[in-house]
Amino acid sequence: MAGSPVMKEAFGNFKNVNKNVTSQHVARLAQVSQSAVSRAYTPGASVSTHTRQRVMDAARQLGYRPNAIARTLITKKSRMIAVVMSQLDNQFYPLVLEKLSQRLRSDGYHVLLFITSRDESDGVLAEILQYQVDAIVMASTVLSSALARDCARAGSPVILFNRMTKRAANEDHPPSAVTSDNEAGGRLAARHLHAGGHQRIAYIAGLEESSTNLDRERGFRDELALLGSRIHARAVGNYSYEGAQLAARQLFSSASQRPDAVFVGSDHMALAVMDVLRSELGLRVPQDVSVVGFDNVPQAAWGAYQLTTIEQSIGPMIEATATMLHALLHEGAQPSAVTVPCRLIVRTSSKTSAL
Amino acid sequence: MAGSPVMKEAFGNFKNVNKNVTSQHVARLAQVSQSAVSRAYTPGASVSTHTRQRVMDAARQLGYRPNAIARTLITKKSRMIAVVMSQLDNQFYPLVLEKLSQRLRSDGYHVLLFITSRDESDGVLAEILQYQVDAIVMASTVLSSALARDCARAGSPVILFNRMTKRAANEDHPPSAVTSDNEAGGRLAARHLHAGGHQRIAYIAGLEESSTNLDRERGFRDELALLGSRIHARAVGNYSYEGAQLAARQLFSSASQRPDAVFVGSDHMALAVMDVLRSELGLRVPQDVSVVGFDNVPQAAWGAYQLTTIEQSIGPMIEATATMLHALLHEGAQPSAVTVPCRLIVRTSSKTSAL
DNA sequence: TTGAAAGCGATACCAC
DNA sequence: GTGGTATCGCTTTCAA
Repeated sequence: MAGSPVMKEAFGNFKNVNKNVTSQHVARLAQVSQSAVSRAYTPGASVSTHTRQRVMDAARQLGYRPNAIARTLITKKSRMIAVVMSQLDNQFYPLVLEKLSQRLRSDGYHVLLFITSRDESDGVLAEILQYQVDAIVMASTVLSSALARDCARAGSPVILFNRMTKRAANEDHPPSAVTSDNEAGGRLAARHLHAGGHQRIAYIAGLEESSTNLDRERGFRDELALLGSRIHARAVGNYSYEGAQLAARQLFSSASQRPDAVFVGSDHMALAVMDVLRSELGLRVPQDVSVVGFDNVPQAAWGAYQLTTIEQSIGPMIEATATMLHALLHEGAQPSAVTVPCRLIVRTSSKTSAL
Repeated sequence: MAGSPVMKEAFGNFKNVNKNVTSQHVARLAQVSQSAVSRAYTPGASVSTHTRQRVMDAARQLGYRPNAIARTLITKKSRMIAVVMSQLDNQFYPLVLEKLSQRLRSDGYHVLLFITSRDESDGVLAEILQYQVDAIVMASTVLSSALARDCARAGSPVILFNRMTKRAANEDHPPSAVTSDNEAGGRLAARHLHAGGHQRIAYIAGLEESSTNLDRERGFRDELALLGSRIHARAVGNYSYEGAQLAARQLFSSASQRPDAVFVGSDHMALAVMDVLRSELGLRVPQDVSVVGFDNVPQAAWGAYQLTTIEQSIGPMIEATATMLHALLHEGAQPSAVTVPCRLIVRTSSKTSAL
């Protein structure tokens, strides 16, 4: 079979059956035009079942696969989505990456991944745009809305995931964004800790300038005020493990005015805080100090801790992203912002309960 | 400036400055040939500094970026590497992904990411090959060496990361692989636990068929035998958190023959085991039971636990991967296997010490 | 339904 | 050093 005259004609002198097989080769072997091969691989195209069959048979024999790059060049749709992330040590993000990549794949998209060391996003954008990605999802990265506009002009609309741009007053067209209702989450944390009868409630901030931190803190602060309480002490952890350790040491250093509760800007930091409280200060959580985190890290992350957290709903966030992508790419929709609710839950090693 | 005659000529009626700017447009504005534009962007090319300057100026004015897709079509080098992973909840892998992506980027490559639910790798390969990636790195996925050969034929050599194919006896050309010396790691664990005076040493396996598990267990078993000891009990965790919880419950259910030490096939599983021991059985680690894990998860993962582990050196593994990639792509090297040493370390919340 | 031919946006080879 | 031209592998008119 491999040495038949037809195969020979299709192949010429090539040795490696799979290498560089083009629609041209398939067309020759199937005795149809190259256009026919293209149509055979195009879902809605006008081909007789007969020719399609011939094409597919020939393709199988030759090990042919359509070249997505060539297709991209002409259709101007790469079916690649750039995903920009940093801080993969925060377990929330690998989880998001996993779900997002699966969702996109089921929609026929592929993920071009960029891990950045925070705020070097500008440099990375240039590289991204060269690859003609259909869209850009930015998680855990800040981006000016001016830059987002540039990307959209270059043909790659931007969706901010779990981030918002700073709203400049004169901002007419903010980029698309999917976020949790971080402010409501902050309020939830405030009510929970206040209801627990705590007197000295501390806050450990994430990145000062990030929208997530601003919103969470605002909700927390405002709700405490409403309840006649206030933030007793405050430190900054910058969303990093090490930063949170430092912040915890700082807040709990003076035994006299030691907080009896702390709202931490992310689960990732909350784990660091609980680690310090337990290992260095001999304090028990939640008996001696109540700790509330934020995000949605998997069980493997909190392990032996009892973790009270404001949970972001990853499922709905991914869903919203996919929907938004579709609207942007196939319906010419304008950028928009979607907000997903949070809820407070208590997790222990053996059970998880929503409150 | 934007309305100058030259700009007009270069642009025609386009409104969006950045959209669809090609080397053609730049050439016209710079009053040079399109070839010149191409050369201006090609590092070693033969261009006078004068023309290069003209080109770059024009490019900046138009917001031009070379189209990587078009370049790929003709050079047959996409500068994209497909990375296939599963199980991102095991913190070892996000860490690998982060380091790998950074290393590749500094070499001018980009990562096309595929998250698979284990062993559906066959389906994903078809998609990968359509994108003409320069190579494929497979981590946490099994792959037959036949498939690896197919990929190589299709122009995308495969590197297995932290995995080996089953060596069939008749296998002439195994695919490239970067692994730790898992067998030596197993031996280290055996010596450590034996030296600790433990009598009833258990083993919790990862995926039964995986090379990592086979090698780790073989080293562990053989070294114990050499020391006049043996595996007292064994269960399978399949490298998953839930699997390891079950395995732990199973091994520690009967109070009479309860193990006093356990070697767990991965840190990820070890965390699950310690969680069960502590929360469900009220046992302390390492006072009541010694636990040894394997891999290299970041501090945020083990938090409050004292984790004794056989550490895989991610840095050298990434380095080996990058080197191998270079050899494969630019020096026509044959597939080869590299093995990196492991070491036993003890990690506590406040310190990390190598033994 | 089908095939021929014109691109998509770059690189490579060729004379000059 | 420079510009013209063929080409990469495909999709897309446009006639037939």
